[in-house]
Parts: sequence; structure tokens; C-alpha cells
Amino acid sequence: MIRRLPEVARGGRPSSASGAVLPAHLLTIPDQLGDTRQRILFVASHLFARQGYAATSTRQIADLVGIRQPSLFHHFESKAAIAGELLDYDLDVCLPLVEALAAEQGPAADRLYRHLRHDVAHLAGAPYNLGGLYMTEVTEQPGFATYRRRHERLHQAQEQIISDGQRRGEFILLPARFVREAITGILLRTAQVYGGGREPAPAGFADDVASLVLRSLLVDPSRLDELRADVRGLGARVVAPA
Amino acid sequence: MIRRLPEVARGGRPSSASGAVLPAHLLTIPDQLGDTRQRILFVASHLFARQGYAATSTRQIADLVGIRQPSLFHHFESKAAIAGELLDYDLDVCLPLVEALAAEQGPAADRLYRHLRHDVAHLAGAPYNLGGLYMTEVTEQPGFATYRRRHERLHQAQEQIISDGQRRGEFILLPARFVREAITGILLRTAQVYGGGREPAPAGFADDVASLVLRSLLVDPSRLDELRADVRGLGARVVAPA
DNA sequence: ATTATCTATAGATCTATAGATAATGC
DNA sequence: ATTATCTATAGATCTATAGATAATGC
Repeated sequence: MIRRLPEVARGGRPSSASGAVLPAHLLTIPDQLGDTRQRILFVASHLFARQGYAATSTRQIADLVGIRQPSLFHHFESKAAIAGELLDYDLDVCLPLVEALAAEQGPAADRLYRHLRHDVAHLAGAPYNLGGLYMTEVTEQPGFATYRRRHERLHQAQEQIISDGQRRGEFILLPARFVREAITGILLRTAQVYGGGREPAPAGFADDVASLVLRSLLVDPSRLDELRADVRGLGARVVAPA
Repeated sequence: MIRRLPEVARGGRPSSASGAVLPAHLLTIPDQLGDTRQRILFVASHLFARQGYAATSTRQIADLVGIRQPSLFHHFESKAAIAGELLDYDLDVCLPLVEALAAEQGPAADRLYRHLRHDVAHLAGAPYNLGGLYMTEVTEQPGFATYRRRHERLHQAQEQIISDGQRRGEFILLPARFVREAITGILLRTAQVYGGGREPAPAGFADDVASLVLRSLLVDPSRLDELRADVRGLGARVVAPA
């Protein structure tokens, strides 16, 4: 029995995928993302950010990548594994830093500022849009217990720094949990809107976000300028040496 | 042919539903929500906030309400209609107010403060949790074009007030769009966490949120105390008379 | 042999409709 | 007659598996 070949390439190795602009209003895949695996992560992350994890089907991801739905499972064990890899991309870098900063002794304003600046820069500079992943929708699913725990550690570290700053008289007095939720809200939203190159981030974006938060918390807002100068001087050495 | 009656009540009028605590870690329905329609809105809103709209099934809503899945459709035409009614609950009240405030001429700080205070109080005081609805996941669906447009009007009004404040020298200079996204992030997150009685909101919650935002924006943060006193004096008369 | 794709499809959902059943109100 | 529930089920998904096909690398 003879079967008609479908219009798309089938079998064998990659077929020099065109820099696909499918439902163009949705998503344009940059040409340099040639690797199918990378393309899947890119497309999935942006769909997760726009529609949510549950509302994004594997078929939709595959369509935008330019492969058939079952071909996804050659690269990832499951849809959850795609989300997991994206979460790792963020947590592997940001969790160690914020925990190190929480354990430090110096002024809390500096530490919070460095954390925020780094986190936002990481999110905005990533090739993926990670703004759709830190929802209970994802992390409260059965298979994601590990990520939920790491996410909670991140939150604890943030609240630690906030409490430190309040104890030291640097920050105004509001429940640390509440302040942290407000910060989380800003980070998630900006990641969702400006993350992964979805929209061009304003120049100095990471500094803007970090400064906005610090201004809202500092008892003495004039410290902000000094803070920004200090951290700029530090350059890439974000964590203080032992 | 004789059919065995199921264990739950069937047919006829409501059967004095017990103040159900089903999968108790998920949700407790307050007893005073006797009306099935109200119970559906309550349960659905909290599930939307926790899991997202798409990830919440009509079966799950029905289970927590204590009815069978198809019985939902006696009270609502569709799952989307439930979300629509919840969105109306917020927009019908908050959109007119913020548009009135955007059209006013006075100091922008007062107007932004009043908008935020009112919005947060409305969200935190609502019997429903409205924090899961203002996602593109919902508003970008085909049937939700009306809500998306109203939501955009809300954003425009907010940006109007922000720009006014910058032109008048009250607010620091950052892209209005960016400031608005940060505010949206805070509002959504706090609605999600503290909305609909999910967690007891700290005393003075609405004022805390509004003050936090204003502190981050005011060129002269000392204006904040004066601002809070003014608005408190205004009492319930939130919109200035013509 | 390995890698990457495909077709076909199983099995589990999920939303919504059709139509029966029963309690109440007129 | 109206209202609110139920059972049964249609039809459309959605995730993942099985197994064929083809290109490359050893």
C-alpha cells in the first residue's frame, strides 16, 4: 500500500527549518535557535507565559516548532519535563545567589538590591520567557514537589533579607510576607511581559525594577543613589568573597 | 428496570447542603453561601486563582460545590460565563472609578492613591477570589474580547494618571507602561493571595498596598502622610463631585 | 547503530446536551 | 409549570506510546 507523503519533511535528520513565523501574531522564532530542543523550550516558554501551562497543548507547541505532536516526546519525556527544564534554568542560578545573600551580614538594602537586579537581568536576558512557570498551577502539581520546595526556599531567603532590613532600621515596617508577595508580583509580571525578548525591555531595566522596589522600602530613600553606585562598582562580582 | 439511587440527593429543590469541607486542603465553603449559584462562583473563583482557568475543570467545580458536573449548566451557560460574571464583579465597579479619576485635574498622587486603595479593598473584600482572571489565558480567548477591551481601558486610565503625575513633577520618571505593569503585578498577586478570604489580609491592607506603590513613585515621599490623611478625611466619597 | 522524524491510535480527559425525575408553587 | 437536580453520553480534545521510515555516522 502506497501512502502519500505529507507536505512537511518526514523522517531523517533536521530539514533546515525556516525561521518560522506561523500564526505570526503569536510568536516569531529567532533563526539562531536551530536546535529543535532549544526551539521547543523557546516556543513552550512563551506559550506558557501567554496562555498558562495547562492551556498550552503539546500540539500547539509542536505546530509552532514545525514538527508533529508526537515528535516532541523524542526530545522530552513529557510536557512536565519541558516545564521542569525551564524552571531549572531559573532556579539553578537564582536560588544559590539569594540564599548566599540571605546568609550575609551586611546592610540588607544592598543585598536586596543585588538580588533583584540579578534576578531581573537573568529573567529579561534569558532566551526563554519564564513568567508563566511560577504559578501554583504548575508548582502544586504532583510531579513538581521538588520545584515547589526550591521555590519556597527562594521565598524564605527573600523574606529573611527583608526582615533583616527591618531589624536594622533600613526598611519600613510591613509584614515581610506581604512585602515579599508584592515583590513576587512585580517580578512575575515583568518576566511575563518583558521576558525572553517578548517585548524590548527599557534600557537599564533590571536597575529600574530593583530601584523601584528599594524606593518603596527604604526609610531613607536618598540611600538609593549610593546603593546603585556601590553595586555598579562591584561589577559582576555579585556575591561577596568569604 | 429499577435503578439504585446514588448516595447524594437527586432531583427536586436544594437539599440543605452541608457547609462542605471536601478535599479540605483545597477549599472550605462558608456556610452562609447557601445559594448554589453563589457557591459555584465562590468555588470557581478560588480554583481559578489557585490552578488557573484552563486547568480548572467543570467537574472539579461541581465536586466541591456538591453537585454533579452537568448540573452546573443549569446555573451558567458555560464555563466561560462563570469567568465572565466574576470579571463583571470587578470591572463594573473599578473601571468607572479609575476612568473618572483619570479624567480629573487635581494632583495625580491623590488620584492614584484613591484608585489603588479602592481597588485593593474591593478585591480583598470580595467573597470571590478574582486573582486568577486577569491573565491573557482568559482575556485573550475568542469569547472574551469585551473583557479584554475593558481591561485595556483600565490600563490606559492607570497610565494616564501615572503620566499626569510625571508631567506635574509628582512622580519619578520611568516609562508609564513599565510602572503600570509593576502595579498590575502587585495587584494581581495580592488579589490571588489575599483575595476572597483565602488568607486573612493584614489590618489596613488596602492602605498598605496603595502606600507602598506611592512611596516607590513619589519624588517627595513625605507627601505620603498628608495623602493618607486627606483620603481618610474624604471617607466614602471617592469620586469628587462635578 | 543512532538519531529524528513520521503515522496511527489508545485511553483519559473535558465541555456541553438530551432527557428523566422529583419537589415546589400556582 | 417551574426549578433544580440527576444519568447517560456525544464529540472534541489532549498526552503519550508503538512502530515505521529515513538520514547520518561508524
